[in-house]
Amino acid sequence: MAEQRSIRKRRKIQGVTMMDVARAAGVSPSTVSLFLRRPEAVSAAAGEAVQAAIRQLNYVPNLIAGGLAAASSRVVGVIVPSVRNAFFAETVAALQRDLGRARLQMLLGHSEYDPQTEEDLVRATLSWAPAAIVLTGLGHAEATRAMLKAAAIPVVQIWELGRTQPIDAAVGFHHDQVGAAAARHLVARGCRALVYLSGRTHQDRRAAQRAAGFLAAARELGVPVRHLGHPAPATVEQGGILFAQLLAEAPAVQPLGIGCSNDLLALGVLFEAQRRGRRIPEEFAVIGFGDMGFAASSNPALSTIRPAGDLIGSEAARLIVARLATPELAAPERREAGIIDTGFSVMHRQST
Amino acid sequence: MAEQRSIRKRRKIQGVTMMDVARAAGVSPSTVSLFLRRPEAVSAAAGEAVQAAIRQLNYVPNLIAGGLAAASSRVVGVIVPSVRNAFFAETVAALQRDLGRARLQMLLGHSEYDPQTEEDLVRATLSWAPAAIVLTGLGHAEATRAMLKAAAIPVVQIWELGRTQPIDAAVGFHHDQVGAAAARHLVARGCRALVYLSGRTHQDRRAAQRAAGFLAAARELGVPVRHLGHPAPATVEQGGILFAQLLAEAPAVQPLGIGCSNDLLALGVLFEAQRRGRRIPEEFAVIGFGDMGFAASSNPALSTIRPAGDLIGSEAARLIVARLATPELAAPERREAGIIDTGFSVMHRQST
DNA sequence: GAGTTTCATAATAGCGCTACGATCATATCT
DNA sequence: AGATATGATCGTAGCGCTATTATGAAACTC
Repeated sequence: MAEQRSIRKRRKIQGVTMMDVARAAGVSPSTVSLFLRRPEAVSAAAGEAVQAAIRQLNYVPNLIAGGLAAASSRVVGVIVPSVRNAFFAETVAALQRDLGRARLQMLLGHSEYDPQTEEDLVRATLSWAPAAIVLTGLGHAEATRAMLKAAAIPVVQIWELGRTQPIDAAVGFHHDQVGAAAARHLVARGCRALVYLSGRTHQDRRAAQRAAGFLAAARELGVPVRHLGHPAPATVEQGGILFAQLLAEAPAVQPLGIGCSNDLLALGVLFEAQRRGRRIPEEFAVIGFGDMGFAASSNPALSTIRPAGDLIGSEAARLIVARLATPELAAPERREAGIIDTGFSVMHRQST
Repeated sequence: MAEQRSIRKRRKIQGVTMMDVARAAGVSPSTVSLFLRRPEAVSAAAGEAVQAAIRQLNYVPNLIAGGLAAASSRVVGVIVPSVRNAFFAETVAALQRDLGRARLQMLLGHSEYDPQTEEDLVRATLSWAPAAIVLTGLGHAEATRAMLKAAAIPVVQIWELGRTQPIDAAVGFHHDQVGAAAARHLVARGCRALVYLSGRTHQDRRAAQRAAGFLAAARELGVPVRHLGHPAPATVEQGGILFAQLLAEAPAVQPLGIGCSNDLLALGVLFEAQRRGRRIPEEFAVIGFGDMGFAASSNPALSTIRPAGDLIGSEAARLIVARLATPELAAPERREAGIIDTGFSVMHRQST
């Protein structure tokens, strides 16, 4: 009796494979694959047979296998500081929408404003051989930059433009200009003295840039200005606390112009002023940043600076799709083309 | 001269492969793989050699290949209606944090409250052979349920508990109980008539459940109640509009208890009341839902109902990790163990 | 009508990794 | 000592798919 060779147990992984579809449709697996990728390259008859088989068997293609074979994974890694932050949520939503249209999926990570966490996330994301990566800001650990350069995939840095050269492409705006615009707006509204309220500037370099821009513009205009910051995140509660602190110092000049590093802080100022019976904008003019949902409807309606969070997402998606289609677009000599300033607009409402 | 066989061009995919690491470390690829997955199963000497080689070559493992070989991809698909919604943002953040600790990555999608979009997202996500899937709510297209059952992976449905049987596991709370709690709270605070304000109840079934719970509880308490809804999303602006509409009908009873399907709506009511000089809570008592950042700091501070968004995320992550470790946990007869009620708490503040 | 082009389809060789069994050295038992 | 158990390491066969080449049939050339 012949010794039975030890038969390796086949690990069943997927219910319905491309081979099953091919059998059902009476064609070869190659044809099924081709149909899935370029339907127009397959005859109408074969295409319909494959289509029918796919539907009948409820076939779900395995993109992992596809990605391995094709060396292109149709995922885009997106790393933002925080999804809880409404700014980034808007951009992430636009990104997902527009990437989805190009049949790209989003692998999301949030770094909690920590460069080391970001580096780990980039490493983990690169393990998925992503088609492209979206990062927030221009400031990153050296190792992060090195990994991304080595990966040789499109990299789009969002929400910040500045002197730092982007790794590949960038979509955003100049936060110092936002701060300057806020200062100029307050002065134009008659403020003879300014204060900038912010939170977490040590971690959030974009908030720090807004503060710096505000201070610089005020000085340029010859208006006394100071910066009241706090390491805690910029929340509504924090806005109230900072305003109370400001009142304690009994500012003499009226109206005092208050720039806030975001709308939450500004809303906190509004509430605290109300509680203390201080009038806005007569005694204090307040301008925020973000144009969050409540800004237009608050009482008084909040003047603020509106970034184009949505546009940032869709432009980033557009750049990625374009680069994947024509990789030469990412060539260093075309660098300028990959820097998109989405700008911002000053929304003048009742609080200034 | 011998004919040169046509050499197939090797598509170079990855810079440094496991094989390169193995060579550099003087071990076999199997040992490298084993070290990466279970370092304790490898001798200290071999482990150190591999570690050194990895660092020296800056090796990034290819999880796509790993996923294909192992039939387990270490990604978890997460599908929420919207990341712009602060509720889900909090849960998503917790999920990412806790899944990350188990070295699982998150593939995020948002359905924009559309079942068809959700179905497409589930299909796309399943293409990644995810280790598990997290869905929002218990209501899904039949095809979606079928796909997920067929996929035979852990499925955790979050943010809703109810009569509908979950596909596998569920973490959330009963929205009708939230509505009932709001109604009871208002009545306890002396309201003799109630109104429920909501937006988008036709799409957001959880908002609809809160409304239904509110109405039912009010009727049970014998208090007149009505529902003022609108198809637009529940925003601050919408809150103001609905409150103005309410005032136009000149309600006689004071205080009138106003339940809002979320805090944004409630904030809009607060602002509009202020603008019109109506007193809260004397004339109108207002309670929201969500305990969003501003609720504790608004003027008056907003009474609201706080769901455990963070806890939902971490419990969902815990369930997934447990199920991946011991698949038997997902057996139908253990179904109960996979239903976790994270509850909610009534935050009594100044607005009621 | 033999040669050439065009098009649709099929066969084949991996993509980089993991699971599994096999192998080999060493420790522990009768 | 010889048998057996234990532990570390290695060799191999795919995972399901795509890119590429090969094949065959039909549509053109001159």
